Amino acid sequence: MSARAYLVDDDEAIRDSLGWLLESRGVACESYPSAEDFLAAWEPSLAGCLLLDIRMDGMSGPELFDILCERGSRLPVIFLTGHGDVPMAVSALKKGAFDFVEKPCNDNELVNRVIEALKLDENRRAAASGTDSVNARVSRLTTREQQVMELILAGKLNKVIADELQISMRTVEVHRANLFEKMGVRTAVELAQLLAGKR
Amino acid sequence: MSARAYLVDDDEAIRDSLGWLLESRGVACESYPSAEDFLAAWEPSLAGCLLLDIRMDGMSGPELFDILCERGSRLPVIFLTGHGDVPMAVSALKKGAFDFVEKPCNDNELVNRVIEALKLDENRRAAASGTDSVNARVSRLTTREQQVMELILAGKLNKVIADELQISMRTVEVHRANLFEKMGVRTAVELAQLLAGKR
DNA sequence: GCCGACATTGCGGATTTCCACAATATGCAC
DNA sequence: GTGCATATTGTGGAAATCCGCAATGTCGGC
Repeated sequence: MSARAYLVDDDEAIRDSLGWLLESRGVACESYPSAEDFLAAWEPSLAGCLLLDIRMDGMSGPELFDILCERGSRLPVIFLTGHGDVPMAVSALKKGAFDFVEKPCNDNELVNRVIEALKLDENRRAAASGTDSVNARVSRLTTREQQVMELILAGKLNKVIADELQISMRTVEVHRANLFEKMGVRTAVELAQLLAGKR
Repeated sequence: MSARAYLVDDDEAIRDSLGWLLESRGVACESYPSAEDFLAAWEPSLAGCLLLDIRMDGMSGPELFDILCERGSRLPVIFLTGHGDVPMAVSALKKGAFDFVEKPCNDNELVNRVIEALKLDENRRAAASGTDSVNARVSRLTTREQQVMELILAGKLNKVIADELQISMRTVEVHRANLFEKMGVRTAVELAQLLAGKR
């Protein structure tokens, strides 16, 4: 499933016109007539951005946004509204919405926002993939190896680690070498930088 | 200069009433009748938050905000406005404003926002002080010591560092020991973690 | 029961780091 | 010129790390 703009609006005319507008500018687009429909189709791996109408039959845009946030969605959300409401805009943006646009709006401007949002999502995913890769490697470490790694990151000498874990220094050396191998680093410094901030 | 709420509004009645409100809730407050006046008094070390009217004679609130941002201000800003304007609210929040409140507003709510903003600023400063402390220590390092530190952080062995800097290994050892001393660390791993992300 | 993954340990040598003691050279400030 | 900060190098030994080779023991799955 490649990145695209997900358009959620209960007004078919808007779905069609916005969908056409986006497609004409080269932005892949997928439309849903209700928040419930989108929520049913949503999964964490969805990439792209979400164009969300505020007022809809059934679940409202902000309600859907809240639920997605709770479920860990990082999809950038652009709210669309027909009637300016400052508190609502403030609330949405403070919760992390990407943008809040009043209809009718400048089409060109809206497409630009969508493209910005898509780019943001792409960058986020690129950054996250690095972290994921590191986490994956850490999870492949043995229990003992993880323990040793913790102590290495605490800046302790092998002899101290051996002491604290009640094992011989030689064993620590083995675990150390193995975990370096698995983590793909050659020195403790590289290890520290690889895990910097990622926990 | 301790943390306080800086109130900028060209309406004396509002300055007085908001000032009184904040003081009565234990929030120190300082008022300015214009953006220009505040800008003249501003300095990077000011701690607290800024309550900023949108529409004023002379420089507007958003204009002042932009200038402060350019000058590196991290002061949380709460915008106050009498006439709801969604695009302006969106613009302000996307630029990093802390909040955007319509007048008249619930006094209690406003004070709570101010207190939140003050807390945010305090937390930011606490986090930054650690970074500053590290930066200060780095700046006390000799040119050579900084060069050696870079190579240590690149995970290189003393012999390699000696080679790259075209000096003897012994000299590298000296610089290494000195910079560890100055940075207050005992191992290369501690050094790596101290500087993790801070550059 | 056999096999593979994991944990453990020892030996011995190569390599590296850590450090005290000692010394030379340069550049800048007073 | 004297003094201080910085940079440089050497000797030599103690401590720590790095690593190949070899081996034992446990545990869980097939």
